[in-house]
Amino acid sequence: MPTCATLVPLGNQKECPGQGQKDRGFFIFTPEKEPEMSTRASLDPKAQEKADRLYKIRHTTAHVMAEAVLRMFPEAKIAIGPPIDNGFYYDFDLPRKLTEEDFETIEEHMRAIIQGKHPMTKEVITRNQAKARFNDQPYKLELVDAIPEHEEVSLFTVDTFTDLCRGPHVENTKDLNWKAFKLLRIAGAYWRGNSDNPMLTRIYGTAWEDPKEMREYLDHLKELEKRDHRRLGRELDLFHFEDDNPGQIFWHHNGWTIYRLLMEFVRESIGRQGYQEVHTPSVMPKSLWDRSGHWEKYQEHMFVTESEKRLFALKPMNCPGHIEIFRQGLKSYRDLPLRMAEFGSCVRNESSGALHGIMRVRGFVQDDAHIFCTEEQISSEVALFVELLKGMYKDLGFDEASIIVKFSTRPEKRVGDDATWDRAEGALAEACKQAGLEYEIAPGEGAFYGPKLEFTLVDALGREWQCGTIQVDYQLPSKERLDAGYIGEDGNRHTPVMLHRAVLGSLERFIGILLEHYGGAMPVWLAPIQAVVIPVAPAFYEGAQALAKELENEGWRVLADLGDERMNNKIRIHQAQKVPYMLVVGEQELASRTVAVRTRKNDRIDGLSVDEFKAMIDEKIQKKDVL
RNA sequence: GCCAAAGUAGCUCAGGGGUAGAGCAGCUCACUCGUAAUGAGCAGGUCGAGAGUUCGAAUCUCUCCUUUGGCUCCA
Repeated sequence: MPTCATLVPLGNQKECPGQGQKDRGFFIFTPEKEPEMSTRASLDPKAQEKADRLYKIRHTTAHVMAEAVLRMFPEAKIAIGPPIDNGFYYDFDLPRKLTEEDFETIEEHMRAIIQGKHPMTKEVITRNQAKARFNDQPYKLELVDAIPEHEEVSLFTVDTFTDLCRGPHVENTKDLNWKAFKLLRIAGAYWRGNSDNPMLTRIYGTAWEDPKEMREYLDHLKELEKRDHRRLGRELDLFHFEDDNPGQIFWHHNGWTIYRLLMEFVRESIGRQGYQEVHTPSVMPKSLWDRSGHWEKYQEHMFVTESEKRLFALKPMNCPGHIEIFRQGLKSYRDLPLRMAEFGSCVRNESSGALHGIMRVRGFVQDDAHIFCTEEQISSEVALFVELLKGMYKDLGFDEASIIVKFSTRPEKRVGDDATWDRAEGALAEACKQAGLEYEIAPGEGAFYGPKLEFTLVDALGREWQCGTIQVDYQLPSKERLDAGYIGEDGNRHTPVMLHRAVLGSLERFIGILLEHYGGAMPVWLAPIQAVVIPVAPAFYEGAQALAKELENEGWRVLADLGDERMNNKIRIHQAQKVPYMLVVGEQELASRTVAVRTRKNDRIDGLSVDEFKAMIDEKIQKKDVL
């Protein structure tokens, strides 16, 4: 089964002026290739050429679609239309609502345009000429103004449609295949990605060199659905949601087993770095949130409650609680760095449209910790954290190439003065330098109290999810806020810097990522059920049960399947349940204390002694092997 | 929250103004059965919720809820 792919270097994405800044390098599905989860590895020259061709095809197809839409709605206002992963989109301001029933008409127009074999011509003009050309296109006028002074202003024309565009494009629509594109969906998108701006109608499409490729891509998408964590959650009996309680997860035994194992893994890992673990209340008074700044900056995301005329809120973050603990007793510089961890249960009132399976929910648990330290200790603490994160991600199956690191700078909505932000951002940048960490800048994406590093992983469909993070905070511990003080070497009172950090981010989201990464076939150490003992016939049920019991007593998660089904069906069922090992036992095995091992990958090892099997999976678990 | 689509049995889906169907799963019974489905029988749904149109609504209309794909926001 082909999964995803490789990437075009990041430079390519900015070909179309005004394209949303969030668009990144794009993933290319390559039909012939056997694939892993996406990596950011660079392409070989041949693949690069193909990527460039597809880029042009998709870009030009976006223009062709724009012309088709203008044929239907001559009064439409056009915005932007870049190529993206596997396709393209174009944003329009239309006189009426569009539905998917309109696709047929648009596609017909597009096919006609492509078959017209029109050349794609480029002209370079001045800014004023451009403004005159687009005087009835307000979005284009804005884009002209946004083009930096030193860059040329160019137009591309295909057939009757001229667009402000940097290119590149195919030379002629005969380079497009009229059977190898398809409009996929309609979505609203805010002009320039800003929710204060009007919402435009975005049409997404896919385009390829030939129809076979497109077919393979569409089939591939269907395959990917099998890795969807929501589907796996149901099929493997991991968790569920209730319609009247959106964004709140009900963990079933299997799912909770993974959850518990992951928590234990976190405990062991951070324990080695000298963290202490604490637990703070879920309900905290408004007075605290007032002081922390959350009431002012974060209230819309908080569930608020009342008791005897006093307001409280369910905690959306754990930081204030940790400061409360830090404040107990007098702290000395000798106590720093103090690393305080909590499996912090957070509740956030996320907007309904943002919810997504277990990846984005309203109730979740962070593997949170706050490091109270001096300014001088920031870089060594960041370095230590990066080391911890990389090690843990590696154990969980994510190598460095699959982690995207972003440096998020000060947002508009923030607390603290600019001088302090300068220091915080500077300290974090310096720490990255010392840790040898490469990152991309995400301007304005920081937390309201400080800049952050984000460690992002990718799901089955190539969507990015922030998981780990470390954030530098001079604000919350300050005297004006929550007032965490310590006595320094000089005998005076000082304010520590607080580093907010999480490795997995939220257990929920990380499990979602893990499920999609492994397609539900969890590594043996994380599998809810590690082995099922299958007797070949009812006569061996007792022996099978005894073996399962023995393994269970020794700490493995093992079941015996004593149902009415025949052995063949049991194998099928447990394989579908992604159980790593099936132990088939009959007369021969029971007599000789051996097992016939069958793995979920269909490998078979017959005549393995029970002790050999134990040693084998013990080793796999120790080494955190997949199978 | 915004734009688009969807919601029929536990799951996947068919049907469609006269009051609901399949496969799988479930339950019961039978079968001494060696590496991806043993057979037979039974049971399962106020067709997401509410209102309206109609002699009659699961089917048409409206409102709401949830979910999916995007946008915004975020662990």
